[in-house]
Amino acid sequence: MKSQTSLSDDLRADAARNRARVLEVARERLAAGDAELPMNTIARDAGVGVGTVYRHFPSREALLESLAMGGFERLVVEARKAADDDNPGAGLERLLRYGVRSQIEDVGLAAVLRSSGSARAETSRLRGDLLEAVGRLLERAREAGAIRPGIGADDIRRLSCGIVYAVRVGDGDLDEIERYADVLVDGIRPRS
Amino acid sequence: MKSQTSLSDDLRADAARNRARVLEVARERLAAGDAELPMNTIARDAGVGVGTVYRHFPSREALLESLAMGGFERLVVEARKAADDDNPGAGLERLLRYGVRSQIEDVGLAAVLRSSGSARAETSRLRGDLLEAVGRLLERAREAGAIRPGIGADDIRRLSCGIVYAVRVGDGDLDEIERYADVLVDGIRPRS
DNA sequence: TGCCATACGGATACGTCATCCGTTTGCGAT
DNA sequence: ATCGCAAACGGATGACGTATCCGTATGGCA
Repeated sequence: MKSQTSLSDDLRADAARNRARVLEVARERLAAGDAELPMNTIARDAGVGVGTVYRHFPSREALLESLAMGGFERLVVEARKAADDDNPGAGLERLLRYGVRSQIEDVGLAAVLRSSGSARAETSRLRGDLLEAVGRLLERAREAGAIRPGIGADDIRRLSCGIVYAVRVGDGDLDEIERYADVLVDGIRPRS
Repeated sequence: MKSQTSLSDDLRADAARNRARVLEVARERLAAGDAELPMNTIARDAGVGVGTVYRHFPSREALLESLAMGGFERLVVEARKAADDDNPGAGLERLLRYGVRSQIEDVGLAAVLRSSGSARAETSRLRGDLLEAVGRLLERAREAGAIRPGIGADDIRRLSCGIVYAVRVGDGDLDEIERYADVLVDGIRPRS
């Protein structure tokens, strides 16, 4: 079974090599905290021309999406697990914590989750899958009285992004994420 | 009593006029939804040279701060009122709702609140005032059992920014703000 | 081995930020 | 009134990033 995300099929050998190099460099730079990620410097560091970068990734958005695919797929898996959990309330809490933590660790994933559009078809599909699973989860959680009414799957997405944002708006103490996730988790419970 | 923010004292007549024009144009553009706010187009629309814009406002940050001063001062007033409220829990909730609503209505204020640094001394002072008042409010709210322990004034600032962000991450339904504010308000209550 | 579709690379056009400096102008002094 | 100069002006300019375009190079199949 081939990876769903490789896309290196049908590519000429040099093309596949360059694509991989660009992705690798971008991943390093992102991990090193360079949120700007200028395309021309990526090209330089990868030892290719700018044109080559743009051919593989028509925009920075597309590049970030490609970097985030793995994390996005894992998130969808988690969402489905949560949706099938015997205890939907617990599943939702677990998913929320997993989601915000992933976004803190992976800036690219955070960028993809917060944008409603997408440069790659694959991303749209995953977004749909995610919202579907979360929707199912929410429905069960509502029935179980674990969550207040009026909160939809997209609210969960947006609020998660907001919490991640709140963590980043600060002097970089990314450990706050658990505390802030607490606030979100408790905030969506039914009002007492 | 002179306005604290005019700053047009000591300015030559033409300088004061240009400064006002720039501010006016920037405010219009911001209200019209242009979040980019390119300095050179502001200069063009205000009928001045770019240099003039930069002399008055060394960076876009500084310009946004100047625009936000009024809203920021009103926010501090609200915070102090809340800190003196007989019911600190109610005061906190009122302040939170006021704060997020203000940020939704005023992009400049949101920008200033989310940044920890500041281009103008006035802004630093206001930020200090705000955090002081919120700190006082939180202390009283904690004593009254209206808020969980471990949440500080800066957490409130960051979480508010996060909620505002969550509202903006979407297709522009800014009305969501009340629903999302509910989540924040309930999320910082003591755990039951 | 030769062909050519595919991919490469970097020159190029464009837009924005921010600065610098020669020119203009407001305004207090005379 | 007018003079002189500090203050302010304006826009040319350089640095930087995005995105495109096209002549050149090359991988891989016949």
